[in-house]
Amino acid sequence: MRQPTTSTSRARGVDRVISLCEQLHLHREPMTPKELMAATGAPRSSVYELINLLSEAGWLETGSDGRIFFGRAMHYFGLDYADHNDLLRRARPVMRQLSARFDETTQLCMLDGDKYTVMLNENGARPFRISSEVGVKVPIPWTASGRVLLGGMPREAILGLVPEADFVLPSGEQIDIDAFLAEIEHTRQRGYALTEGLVDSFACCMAVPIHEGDTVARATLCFTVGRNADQARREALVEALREAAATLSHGD
Amino acid sequence: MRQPTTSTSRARGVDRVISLCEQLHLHREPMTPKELMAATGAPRSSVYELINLLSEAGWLETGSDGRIFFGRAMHYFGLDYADHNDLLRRARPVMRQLSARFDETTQLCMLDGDKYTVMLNENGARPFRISSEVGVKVPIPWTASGRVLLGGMPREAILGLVPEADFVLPSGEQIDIDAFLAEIEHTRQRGYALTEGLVDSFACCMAVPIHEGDTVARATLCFTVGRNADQARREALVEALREAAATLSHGD
DNA sequence: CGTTGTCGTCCGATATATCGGACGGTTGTC
DNA sequence: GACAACCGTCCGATATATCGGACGACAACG
Repeated sequence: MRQPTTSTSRARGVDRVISLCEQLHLHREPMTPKELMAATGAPRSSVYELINLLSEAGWLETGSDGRIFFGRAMHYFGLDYADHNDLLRRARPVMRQLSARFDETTQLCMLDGDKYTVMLNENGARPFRISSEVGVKVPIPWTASGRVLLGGMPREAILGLVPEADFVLPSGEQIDIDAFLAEIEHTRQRGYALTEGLVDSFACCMAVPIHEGDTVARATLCFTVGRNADQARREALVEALREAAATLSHGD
Repeated sequence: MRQPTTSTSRARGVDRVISLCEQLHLHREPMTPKELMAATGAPRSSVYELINLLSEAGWLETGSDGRIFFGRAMHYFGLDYADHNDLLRRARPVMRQLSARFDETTQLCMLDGDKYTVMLNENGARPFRISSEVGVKVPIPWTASGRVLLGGMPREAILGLVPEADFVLPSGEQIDIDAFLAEIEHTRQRGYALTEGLVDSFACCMAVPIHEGDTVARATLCFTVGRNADQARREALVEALREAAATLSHGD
């Protein structure tokens, strides 16, 4: 996940901390010290020492079953981040309102490396909702949001950014690159993206850009609704998204 | 903040990471590298290297003004924590509902070391609301929650836990220890705590315990309302808190 | 009940990360 | 335009953190 930029072995101590936390994040479940050893490749004694140090600082906690997971400190830090990020802070109430109004799941997504990432998620109350957890990363071509963000980007840049493998859907189906590029352009002109049954065959996703400055979309706002939503409803949803995005754009 | 338990100088690299993040958290504002040097006491080159490493991993981000703050990764980690903590996960919707129903600020607090800490905060919509940010730590004797949690704890344990200095209110007023102990006992028998004008002379705070097992309160749920709330309203609020706490108790 | 496997802690030699200081770039001042 | 102050990067000697392995505790098992 991280470039071997400078050198692989400069500041190993720090790397250890980072990779341990990344592993915990990837597994999304508390892990035993053993699993952490295997996952990080660090020797046993180092892992234990690290766990102790980080636990002492509240970065990690040991559950009653002996498994390790993130601790309170991470909660604080994460909230610090969310509070200081202008866009996230302002977006939350707007999204909450959108979700409540239409009773659908709203998400704010940003590009992180070569993947799309869910940064905020507000669930609608309906029982069979479609939603994904904050922090989930998805290949760009799988998402409506991806089509929005890539708008206006030259063909070469897109091909350079998106890994080959990401053009294959979970179903195994291959996304045609030229069709994808055409869709992006269409999306840009229309101002919003609409995808149906891409990742999930029953889902339909609408995304609009949130602009920073006047040039690039910094983030996208999207509804994910059942595929059965009729035309009128879709139009209403898109319109609401546009309005919301307009109030959030031009942020700082 | 951290005990000098084992030895002050074992694993300095890790300590650096920890103290840098703690400083960022304490300042609650993005910091320049210079400020970080001063705050952590680390030499210039070390701070820069650390910043680079952590930035590469997404733990830190550099704003347009060159200031450093937490990055996306922290957001993910923090949410992982909140998602995996049964109590927090279940509490959020309950609190949201409470806040909406009474239009007051609800908080879930837990003990962290010798301080009370706000773990979740749901604001009511009223304009002059009383609320504090998640992560804020408050001396135990200043809070209604503190009176709840200490219920049943022997005198010695309480005096051992609470630092001398924490019995002095921000106003400078000294809290009488015996009266405080009596209040704790009263609180325990009554099942809820009620404080008026302790930290803030206009605030009135109500707290009830959330039990784990059947013995200790693991957390408290509280309303913080204006002091002018009348008796009937207070009773209604406390009753709602009790109900909510009952559904959250006995969690796992 | 001896044996074997797993777990967490501890420790010293050695591989290695750290920090002082030098360097080149930029900005502000007289 | 010369000078000073500051910024971020880079690098090598050396102070120091790391990891292999030993240790005791505990549990499982034949």
